Amino acid sequence: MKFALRLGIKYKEFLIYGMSMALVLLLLKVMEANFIVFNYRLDFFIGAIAIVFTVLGVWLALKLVKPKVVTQVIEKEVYIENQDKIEIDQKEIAELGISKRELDVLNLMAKGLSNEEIAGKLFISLNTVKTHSSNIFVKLDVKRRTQAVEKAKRLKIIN
Amino acid sequence: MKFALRLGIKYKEFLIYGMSMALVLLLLKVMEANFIVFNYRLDFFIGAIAIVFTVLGVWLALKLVKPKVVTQVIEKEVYIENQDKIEIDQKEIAELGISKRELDVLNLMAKGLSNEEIAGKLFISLNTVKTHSSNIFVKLDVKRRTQAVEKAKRLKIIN
DNA sequence: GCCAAAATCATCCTAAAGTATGAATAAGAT
DNA sequence: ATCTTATTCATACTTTAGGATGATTTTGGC
Repeated sequence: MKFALRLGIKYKEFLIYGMSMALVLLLLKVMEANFIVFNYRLDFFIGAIAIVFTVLGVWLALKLVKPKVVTQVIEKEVYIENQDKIEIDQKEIAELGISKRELDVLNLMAKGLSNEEIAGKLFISLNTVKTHSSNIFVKLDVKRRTQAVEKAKRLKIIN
Repeated sequence: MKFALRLGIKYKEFLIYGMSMALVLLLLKVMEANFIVFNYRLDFFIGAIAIVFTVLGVWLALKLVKPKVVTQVIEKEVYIENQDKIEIDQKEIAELGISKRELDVLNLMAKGLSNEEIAGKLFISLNTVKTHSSNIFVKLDVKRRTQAVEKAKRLKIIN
């Protein structure tokens, strides 16, 4: 487990530290001037100084230490429900040499329309639809309309 | 942004701190005994003590304080394209009254198999497949296998 | 304007799909 | 044990799909 522990430059904290130190030293001067210091053992005075500055040091350290940043990447699974919006593979269409009209027929085929219904929708004869569908089967290398639809969806030619 | 800032109990660090403090006070005693201290200004001595214990305090704090942990949660959206794994709507199947065998036929139908091929795969006769498919069409309220496949996929009966 | 590809349509034929009906058997539930 | 439902199969028939072939008409690019 790695963690970065760097000292940041925080002027405010240093300022407070400096002022505290000055205050303590000033206090010392006042005590010295009034001969208060030597009413007690020097040991205790030194000890007090040590404790105060230890506390100050601890405080300073806590203020200055930058927090360890743990980046936790949570993978949120988002299922795509829009099957309608699958992008159509134009390259594949071009490679297979499927024409616009054939694509029209293929799309209506995928919706479950009969050749006669397709003919009605596209204003062409049943024979023409048969010709188109036959060509589609050859180009898709399938034998039936159901296979054609299945393969076309798999190849993202239709949606 | 929450972060935990707790003091851990680390005896080794406290021991080192205590020993350092004892050493400094011992040094002080020795200097005091030899009248070294007062050869210099008390100010400088006190300043030195302050600096030493500040450093000790900082060191102690860094050792004792568990690093502030900032947990940064980044949600990464992972898109899943698995159309195969669309859950099948068992309720719909039950509501439509589609039997297991009919579902078998429907699934193979969706793969583009002919009735004869389905019969071969399921080890039943062509006539049986026709009976099943006819029943499927009635239950799905469609007229052709292509429509059946289209509607079945839409209703998530098959995938 | 010409040419190739795309789109259109027709005819004939076969294969597959779908309908209707009846019936036997297996499996599960009450 | 009985009754219903699912599964199986058959036969006869109709409709639709698909294959093969040929031909005409648009249409877009050079």
